Amino acid sequence: MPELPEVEIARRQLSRWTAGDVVREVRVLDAAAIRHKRSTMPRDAHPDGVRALEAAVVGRAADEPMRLGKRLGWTFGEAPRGLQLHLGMTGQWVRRAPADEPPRFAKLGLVLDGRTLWFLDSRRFGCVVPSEDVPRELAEGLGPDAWLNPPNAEELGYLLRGRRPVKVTLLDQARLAGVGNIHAAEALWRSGISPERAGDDLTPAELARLAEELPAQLDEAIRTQDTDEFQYVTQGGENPFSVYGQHRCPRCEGDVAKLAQSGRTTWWCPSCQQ
DNA sequence: GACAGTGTTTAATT
DNA sequence: CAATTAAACACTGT
Repeated sequence: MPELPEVEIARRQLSRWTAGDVVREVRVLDAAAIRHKRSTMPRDAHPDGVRALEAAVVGRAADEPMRLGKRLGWTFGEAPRGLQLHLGMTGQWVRRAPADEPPRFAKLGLVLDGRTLWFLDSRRFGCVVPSEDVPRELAEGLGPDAWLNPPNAEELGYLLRGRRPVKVTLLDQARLAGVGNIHAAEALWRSGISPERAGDDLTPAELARLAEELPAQLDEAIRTQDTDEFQYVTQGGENPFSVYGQHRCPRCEGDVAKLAQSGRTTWWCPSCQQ
């Protein structure tokens, strides 16, 4: 369920779990998880995926994984060659002992000394893409990273320009990279802005609030979710969000409403968000 | 059984 | 033509 915070946490985990060590071999359980381009579709499987993956990683030391928006990139001692990693809707990476059975939904594994890193993905929208120029392909078509390079009020006004509802534009990765359905709703709630407002109609004061609250929302999510064992935020436990998936607004106690916006559900508090 | 779902790409429409 | 919306993708959980 990755948005920017979950992808950043995955990046940190891969970094910790590899610590610059050498990949000894790969295990490929579903070759369609290796794609020749960024794609959500198994039909875009790399024609020679296993060999391309092995050529990229086997016998090589892992560099620090990089992230832009919701995309991960990984090079292995011969940058800019390496892999793009895409989690899609349900992708995740876990660490297991080498002798362990592959976890449920395991697509492929990177075997290092003393541990194997598995890519799991029940829904198969995620993938690994062998790439000749990881940094360039990672940045292709993306706006600035919403957490690493947060826009100021004025820049945000430009990024959200147009008649489209602000919530919809926030999800446009070409304008701003990393914001997804949950954190867009949460940031608008924190800012007291209705998701239906057109970007062009936001006042300087509202833009200033949103420019503050959006990175704050992402930062909080990273800090509260960055534990050693990866967990999707909706997986077990209570709903940690203020409006997403909630019935009652924690600020005014009023009813939370749902709205359909370009095919996605927007959760919001009509009384707190004007 | 029907339906919604944290995402992205491509096709269709405005 | 650029901007925007809808559909498709594949599968699980409710």
